[in-house]
Amino acid sequence: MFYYKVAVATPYLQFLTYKSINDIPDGTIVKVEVKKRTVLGIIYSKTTDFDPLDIKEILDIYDNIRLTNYYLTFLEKLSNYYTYPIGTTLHKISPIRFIDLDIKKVKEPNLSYHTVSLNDEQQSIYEEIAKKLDKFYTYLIYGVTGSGKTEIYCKLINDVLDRDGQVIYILPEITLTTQLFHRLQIRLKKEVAVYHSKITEKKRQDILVRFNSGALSVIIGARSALFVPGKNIKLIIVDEEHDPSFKQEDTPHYNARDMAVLYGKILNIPVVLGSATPSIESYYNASTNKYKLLRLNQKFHPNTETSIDIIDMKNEEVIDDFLSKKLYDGIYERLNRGEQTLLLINKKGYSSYIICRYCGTILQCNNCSVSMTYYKSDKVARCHYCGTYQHKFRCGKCGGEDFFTVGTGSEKVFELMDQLFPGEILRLDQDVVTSTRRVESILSEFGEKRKKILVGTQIISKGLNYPDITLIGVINIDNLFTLPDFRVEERSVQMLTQFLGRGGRFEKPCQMIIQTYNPDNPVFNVVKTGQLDRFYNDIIEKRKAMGYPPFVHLVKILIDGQRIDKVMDISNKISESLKHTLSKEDKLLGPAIAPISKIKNRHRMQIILKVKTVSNIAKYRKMVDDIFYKYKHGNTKFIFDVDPYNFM
DNA sequence: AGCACGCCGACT
DNA sequence: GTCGGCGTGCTC
Ligand SMILES: [Zn+2]
Ligand SMILES: [Zn+2]
Repeated sequence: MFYYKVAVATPYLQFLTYKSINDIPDGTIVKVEVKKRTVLGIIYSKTTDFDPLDIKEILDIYDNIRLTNYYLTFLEKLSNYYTYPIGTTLHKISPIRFIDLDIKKVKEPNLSYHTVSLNDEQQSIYEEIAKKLDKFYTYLIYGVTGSGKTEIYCKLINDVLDRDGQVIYILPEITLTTQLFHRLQIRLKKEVAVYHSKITEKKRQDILVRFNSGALSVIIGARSALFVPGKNIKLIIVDEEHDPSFKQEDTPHYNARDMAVLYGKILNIPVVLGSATPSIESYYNASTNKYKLLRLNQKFHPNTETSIDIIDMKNEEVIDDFLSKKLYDGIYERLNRGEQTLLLINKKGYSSYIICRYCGTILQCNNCSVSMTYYKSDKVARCHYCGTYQHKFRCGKCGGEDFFTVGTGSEKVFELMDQLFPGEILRLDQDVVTSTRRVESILSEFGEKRKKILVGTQIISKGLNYPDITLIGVINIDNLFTLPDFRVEERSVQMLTQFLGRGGRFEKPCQMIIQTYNPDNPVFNVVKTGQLDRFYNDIIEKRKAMGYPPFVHLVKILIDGQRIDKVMDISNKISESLKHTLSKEDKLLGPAIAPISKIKNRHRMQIILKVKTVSNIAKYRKMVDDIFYKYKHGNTKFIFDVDPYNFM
């Protein structure tokens, strides 16, 4: 009889011990029983260290997939870093939880590809990375939009393919993967597969098996693609590495960009990060030579320059309260020339506030401490946090039933634009994005110039690549600056610079118009002058002085529950005991009521830790677990988020 | 997570 | 007297 240390795909569980008469290799996927349920698990190793009682048999062995030791180490280190048990990690993120016994082969496509030629700058970056393809190093390619990062990636991928290596290439959003697929497949020697959470079950199974056997060599996808177990992975690419979408907001709260670097280290292979607007963390790592900084300064079409106008909406002639005459004229002009316009607004729905005409009270969600958003087409008020909606509005304070709305969302912008320029408008935001096919059809309608104006939220600031966009308009993003987040300036600059990059990609000159009520906000000047390096260095100095990342690790502990007194009580208990054991170099902030104090009738408090030494994080986690267990009440819960991105 | 155990209200 | 509600505990 053999005994095995097994990771099971069940939340909260550490490794368990199972037995079998078979000699099973490490990395095998097995079926085991946990509390009368059968679940999948991974054989980590044989073991002799166990309690001989109550050890169950391994029920089944799956031999169509074998995980490498690198992969096992990766999952284990990820779990340790984010302080979640291996069972939680498996259950939440490893695709082995989907594995099916009987898998049919999908037919392989016929491929033809053409080589790309690189300019001198691209060539030297390519050579720098290509000469050390067989060891771990993190590269940061910092290249303006349209400087041709993708061509460098393609040449590197082809080099890896020549040596029978595999490549994982991740992007922050599913929408971007389809667009990239078409660009990549024509340049690569082998088949490219798209992997993310929305692909069909059949495709998923096929990719899992073929990438694992080595029959498939290139995967592009969103976060989750990083966890497709390979056979001989030799290169990881993280494009748009600055993007906060790489952070998974759900347990175990990992950041796929950081995990890509960890995985590369374990595999001893190069990791290539790319961005036109690197994250402060990566930029800093490059400045200390932890990463190798590689700059691309030349645009592929060097004659294009985008002019930027900041419009002060307080003193400007307007067509409507959110549309200046200048922006209107700009759109009109473009339309006459048959050119295209992008319009960015960072709110969904029609308007963000519904206000009582009698007493001025803002309509709030009954379950959450947020205001309801008005959707005109459906004539409802909706809460973005719990999804509930109200058809009939009644003021909670005076009982009044007469309301007016304030604030501008994408639906309202669409409505006005459609009146001004009938039949020329498309809208793209989270409410419209119900499926990847829907997004594709909107984008192709725009790409084929059947409509010339695209109104949307943040999604339209990423990745769009169309030659006839000559006007980039920002309707309003002012509310971004008020977020309680130490990254606001960084994120605003990144977002605006990325949005700016949607235009001037080919020969035609482009103009950006930014409407704002805060024209003096330094962020606009940074975008206008394009002096990112100076801005980055200023931010780094500030972070250093204030003790924020990349100089410390933040940990967010959010406690929530239905009874506010219990939530406060437990928060205080946790905070007190942490304070007692906190190492001298570390700090605790809070506990404080979270900026959104209630969601789905659960009151929320948070504690922020600033931690210097990574190994201390696990100690603090253990302490939180202990205290919470001791004082927990009813449905009160907590989340422990290492390197948080969301402070709401 | 999800299943078992256990202790209170309402129903044959 | 027992059926089932879901609050708490535990998983090799
Ligand atoms: Zn709500
Ligand atoms: Zn009222």
